[in-house]
Amino acid sequence: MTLAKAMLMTAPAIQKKARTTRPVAVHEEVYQRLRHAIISGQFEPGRSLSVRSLAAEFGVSAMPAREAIRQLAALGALEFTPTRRVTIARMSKSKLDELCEARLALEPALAVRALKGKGAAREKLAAELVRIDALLDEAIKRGDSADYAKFNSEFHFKLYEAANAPVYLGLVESLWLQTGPFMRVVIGRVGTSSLVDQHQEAVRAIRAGNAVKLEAAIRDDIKEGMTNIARADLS
Amino acid sequence: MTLAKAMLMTAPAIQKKARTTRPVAVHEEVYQRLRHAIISGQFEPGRSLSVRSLAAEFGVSAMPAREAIRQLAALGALEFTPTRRVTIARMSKSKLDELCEARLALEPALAVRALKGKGAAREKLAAELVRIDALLDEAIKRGDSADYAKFNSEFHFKLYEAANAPVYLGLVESLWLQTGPFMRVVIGRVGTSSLVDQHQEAVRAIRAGNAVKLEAAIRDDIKEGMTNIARADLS
DNA sequence: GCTGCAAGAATGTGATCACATTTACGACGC
DNA sequence: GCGTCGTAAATGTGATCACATTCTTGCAGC
Repeated sequence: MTLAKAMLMTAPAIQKKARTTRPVAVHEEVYQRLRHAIISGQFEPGRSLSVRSLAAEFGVSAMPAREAIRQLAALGALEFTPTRRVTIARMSKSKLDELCEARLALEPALAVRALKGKGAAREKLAAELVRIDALLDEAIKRGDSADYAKFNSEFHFKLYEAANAPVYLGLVESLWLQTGPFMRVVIGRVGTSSLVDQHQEAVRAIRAGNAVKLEAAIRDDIKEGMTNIARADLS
Repeated sequence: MTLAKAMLMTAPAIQKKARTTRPVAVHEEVYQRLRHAIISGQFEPGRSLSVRSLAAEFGVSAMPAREAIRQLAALGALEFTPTRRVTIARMSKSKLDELCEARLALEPALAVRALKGKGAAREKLAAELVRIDALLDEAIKRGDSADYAKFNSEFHFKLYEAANAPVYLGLVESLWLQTGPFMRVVIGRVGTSSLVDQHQEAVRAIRAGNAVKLEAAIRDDIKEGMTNIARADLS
């Protein structure tokens, strides 16, 4: 059993019927769990998945697994082989180049939209980001790659969700889903200790309501992250 | 029967089993037809759809229709209401703003990637674009809104596919799927005769291998298209 | 005309099944 | 060890069904 499979299996089987309020659809929960696992780098590029293996792991029928797979494929996180097998998206240098460029085009612009709120909302956001960043720093110290990836994506998505820009957010989610397997390779090769980020600079810019500085922090953060991926030598 | 439904119904029921080479999956064909209809503005924002109505229209079972719906929802073209009904994505001024900004961020950069080929490939692309643009101009003269939308999207996607940048292309496809229903409102209100574009400038820039001019043409094309949408008064 | 209610129809969802194709594995021969 | 073949298992796919929830429509009362 692989690490990725073990991590998925630590979650209990999905509760199917709550009967109190409207339950989250099973396929949505399968999607969210898979999304998280992919963004966190729990799957290596090219790894095979199947409808039935996912259904078994999550303790559900094939239908919700199919729907989750279809969604993730639409977002570029999963690919169908020419013989119709499902795999985690594969990586290449050209794809990394595209992901980097597209992220640089979208994420700073998205982030500054989070500055439109009042000072109190910005301060609340900043405090939340500081909390997440502290957990991230601890994960780095422990060399805990799973928590590193978890809190890094939480930091970014907390900020991007605060921007209240659903079109942008959908695009960025797709980019992160495609980048996740790259991150798995990075962390496997360089560990967590050499990973740097610009989260503190971002928090400072948010507190100051400074769009130019926030864009710069996000841009630098992306560049550094992508440099790590490129350095890990994909071939 | 609405216009949109009639247009879908003019297509024959999907051929299910070719038996010669590997058939295109039924769900993929449903997806492609729906994608085209949405990008072409054949559905008004907020229009209800259902798995069974689509299945009936395409002459297939519910499964391929479900999968197509799931894919399109992941790309933002369809939405689920709080009571789990499926609708075409609704529009708003804020969403239009986001779409415009994201398109400006991505499409010029994508287009210039198509200039990386050799001169012969660029000339071939330019010739193909000229052919499509001629069909587009005829559609404008005839006031044929369906052909207008069809050839306009064909022009753009022919260019963007030539860029050989699948990550970018997936993002842009999502943006066009979300913009399509806006275009339906525009064409309904202002007709085709006042629609202008920068396609000839784009073709000139492609022939010259001039990235700066191509970016500018695409940028201006997007701005003009989006100005039309804004002018059509969404509220 | 408006409101509330009941009944029937419509709907998304999850389960299950069968089919065509692909993959995995063991046996055999070189 | 490698290649080939046959068999069984795995896989994505489309079909069908049933269930819980929502929507629509007709009717009655005010």
